[in-house]
Amino acid sequence: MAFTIGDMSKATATKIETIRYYEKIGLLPKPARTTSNYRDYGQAELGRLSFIRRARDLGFSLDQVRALLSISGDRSCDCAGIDAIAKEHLLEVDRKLADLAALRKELKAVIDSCDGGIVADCRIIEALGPASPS
Amino acid sequence: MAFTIGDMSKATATKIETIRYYEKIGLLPKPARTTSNYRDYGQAELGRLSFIRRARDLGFSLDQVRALLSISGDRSCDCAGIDAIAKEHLLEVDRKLADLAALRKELKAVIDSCDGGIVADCRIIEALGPASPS
DNA sequence: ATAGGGTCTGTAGCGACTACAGGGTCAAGG
DNA sequence: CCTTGACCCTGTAGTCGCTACAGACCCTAT
Repeated sequence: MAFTIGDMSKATATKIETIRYYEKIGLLPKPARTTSNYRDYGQAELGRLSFIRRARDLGFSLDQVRALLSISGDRSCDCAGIDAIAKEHLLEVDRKLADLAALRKELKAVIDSCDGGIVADCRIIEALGPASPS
Repeated sequence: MAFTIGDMSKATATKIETIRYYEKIGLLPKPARTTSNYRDYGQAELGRLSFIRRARDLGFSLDQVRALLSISGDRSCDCAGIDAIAKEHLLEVDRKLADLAALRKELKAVIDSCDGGIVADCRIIEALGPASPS
């Protein structure tokens, strides 16, 4: 029932430094300490860290995670706030996907234009700059 | 034929600070100066900056840009180096696309599981953490 | 003469960590 | 009992690619 920071790290696949960092920025509460000043975590902290990790894996920013945590702490509160954050994040992910797909297409075209040979004739270089890069 | 940093900025849609930053990290050469110590660019620098911008827009890292520039400077050199960098980058973009698509799918599932109501019953919160986040 | 733009240097900040340096602590084996 | 190695502590600085100042100088137009 009592975990060291190393236990927390293994259980959530989060680096020790990252856990300390989360504590420093107030995302995790300051835990109890053992007599030898080691951090001493309980089940609640492990749950909270799991939550943070999972949200981060889904691409939420630390600010979004903070908001999710604060809403989720108030169990009687309306679900709409959570939903709004998640949906806004989904839109952002969709935008990124579209951007990346467009970029990929262009990059592929640049690569395909090259059929070997010396740099002076290279189509990739040509495609990258309008004027001659010295 | 002589450009101020503002001209360069407008011509390449790059912020002035960014241009100075590129100079600081050695991506752009230190330009000539006017009598009043203003940076004084020529056509070559404009070309080089355009090249950098374009490569950055295609998602190359500054280190990759540096490599592309150094290879492209040697006009007689083999095209293969350029090709390798570009192809490696394409792979990276594909990995990112796959990751982002997987993330999107999961995020969508989490969002769809919620049908409103109070936080205590919220499926989004549930989906995010195995234990109760305090 | 002054107002407004531009430019200069240098430094600090962003997000989300990551990597030390330089120490203290603890359990197991010789 | 002592040592070895794994763990933990704090604090600071580095990463990437910029961005945003602060406090100064310069140039043109009115």
